[in-house]
Amino acid sequence: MTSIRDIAKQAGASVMTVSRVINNSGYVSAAMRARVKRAVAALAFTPNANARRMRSGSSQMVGVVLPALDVPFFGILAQVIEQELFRCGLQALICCTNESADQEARYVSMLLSQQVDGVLVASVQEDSTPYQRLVDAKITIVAVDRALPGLAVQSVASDHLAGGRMMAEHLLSVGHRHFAVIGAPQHSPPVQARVQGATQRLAEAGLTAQVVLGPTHDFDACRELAVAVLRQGSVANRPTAVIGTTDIAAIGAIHAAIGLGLSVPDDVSVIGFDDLPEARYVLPALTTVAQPLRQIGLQAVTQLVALMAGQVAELAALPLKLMLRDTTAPPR
Amino acid sequence: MTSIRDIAKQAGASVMTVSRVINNSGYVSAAMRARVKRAVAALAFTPNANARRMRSGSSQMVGVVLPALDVPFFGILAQVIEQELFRCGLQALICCTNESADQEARYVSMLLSQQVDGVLVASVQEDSTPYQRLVDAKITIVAVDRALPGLAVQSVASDHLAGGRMMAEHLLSVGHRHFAVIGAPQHSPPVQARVQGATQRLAEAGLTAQVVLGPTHDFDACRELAVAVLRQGSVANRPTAVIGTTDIAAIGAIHAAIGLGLSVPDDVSVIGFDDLPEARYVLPALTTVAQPLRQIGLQAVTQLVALMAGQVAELAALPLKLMLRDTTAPPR
DNA sequence: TTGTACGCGTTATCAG
DNA sequence: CTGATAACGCGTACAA
Repeated sequence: MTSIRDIAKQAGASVMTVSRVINNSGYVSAAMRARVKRAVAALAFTPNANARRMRSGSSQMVGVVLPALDVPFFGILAQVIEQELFRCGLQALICCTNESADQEARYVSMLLSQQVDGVLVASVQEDSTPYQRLVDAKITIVAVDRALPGLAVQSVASDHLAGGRMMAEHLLSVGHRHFAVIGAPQHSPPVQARVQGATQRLAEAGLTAQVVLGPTHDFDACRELAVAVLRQGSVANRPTAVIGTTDIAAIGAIHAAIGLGLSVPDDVSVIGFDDLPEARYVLPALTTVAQPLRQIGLQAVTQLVALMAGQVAELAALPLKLMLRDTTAPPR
Repeated sequence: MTSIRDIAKQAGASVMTVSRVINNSGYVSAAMRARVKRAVAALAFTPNANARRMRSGSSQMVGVVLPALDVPFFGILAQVIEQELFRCGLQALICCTNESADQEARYVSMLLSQQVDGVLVASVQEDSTPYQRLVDAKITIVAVDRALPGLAVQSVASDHLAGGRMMAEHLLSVGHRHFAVIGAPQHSPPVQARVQGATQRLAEAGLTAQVVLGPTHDFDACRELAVAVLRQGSVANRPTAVIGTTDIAAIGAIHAAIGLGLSVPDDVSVIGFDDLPEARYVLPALTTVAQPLRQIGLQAVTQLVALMAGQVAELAALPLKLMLRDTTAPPR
């Protein structure tokens, strides 16, 4: 590795002068500056970030803890966050917990080792005690997509409860009276909040819904859940409207209905939540409640950066929006 | 920050002893070991990774350069790679280039600064000169999903040419004679290879295809491309089979056909490539050629780790597989 | 088995 | 304007 000392030797200057040139700090004569720059180019010198961190105490690194990258929702979030951090000169350390508490704890240790300056967390765990360690180490934390229960930490997230209400509201306004709520993962607080919002709104209309939540959030699992719900009983008590807790769950429900020979939306209406690109891949295209995912990522970074600078950012509201497409219609 | 010296003081030992306990190296009496461990726990000590790197020269960090995380293909790849690296005790630095040559160059500089021990690259650029700098710095590189043209670097990727041939082969075997190839992004070498494979196979059957590639790889753009192709001319010269260069392109083609009042697969057969989860979201479900994406990620890490240890891994072949679903049928 | 001293690459401070 | 020196936290020769 070519170091700042090699440059100093090559340019006939002291290491301090070289450092000044590299960091554009202090006074250096034009001639000297040019000589140093030439040496830097000649030896293809790149400053050693480790040594810098060692000296400065600040790592310019931010941990980004997510349940996964292979599901579209978190992939999009990760992309936005990574890009925005990089734009701010910060290095993202992306960590996929796989929804395992064990991995989550190991990642926290790793982030501590790495001396990260801040952490962005979208955890799906009930238990946020692992993150207490970060708080103890005085590391700035911002929660994304959901709060960290029990920790006094800023969070940037949609109003999932309101989202649940919106889903119910729309189906109610179309005329439905028989509901099922289907989704996963059942331990996810945002999912729970949406379920609560939906059932709350239905209760206000004097109605109840059959709620079926599964442990794993993938297409097949959600489809199975929906099949079980739609196949049961007589036509009279079969739900005419299915509220998916996410778009993937809703897409599973559409497949379940069509697989059972039912028509969507004529026999069964379906609504989702998120408005991922996937919502438009299904046919009929999924009616869903959109949350501003990219804006959430951006705001989370903005807030984190502000907090790291000892300030607090004022953030705009995060609006939800009904995306009317082809899977909801009045019941027959 | 609590350092190794604080532990030494607390435990009444020397820093050396503490270091030995932490790294399980050398001889330490059981009693002393216990005392040190207690101190480590009491002070919530975490070794400083920066200082470690500084001493050892090895950073245990690996750069992972991808075009994006918000498209399912790369999200899955990133997830697998990150998990496997973490399992190997390596820290992934995930970099999204957004397909911008400029960002790619900046990321390379950053990786050099960070003193990464290795780099995994899935670039969509034609030009791999930025990576020359990594080679010059003797950093181990493994290319994923496609080779880095002009650089003598190991690569782990499917045989995209063979994949293109498989797509054509299947449609040919079903009886089609009028083909279109639709997809994006046109500058992507894997996409180009699939197109070449498909046209090659068709040429062997004495046929040609209309090839339409666009610059941006998203659902809407691909759908537009397909609409243009399917709407044109008379029924007689409208293609009866569409080869999508990716699943997303194929899904766009399905929507285009149905939007034009055509039936899939009766009027138009469609085949894709990748076998992403999304292939099953469309209705009818997409027939596609699956590539073993997770295995590719695993092998790439395996090869990188081997290379970093001065060895070369023998890797299993990466089989492609036709996933017969509901979008291909004989022409009317 | 345990302790001391040095160096890794940078940069802040202070002296020249 | 430029240079010498110390310090960041850890690992490792070497000494005890």
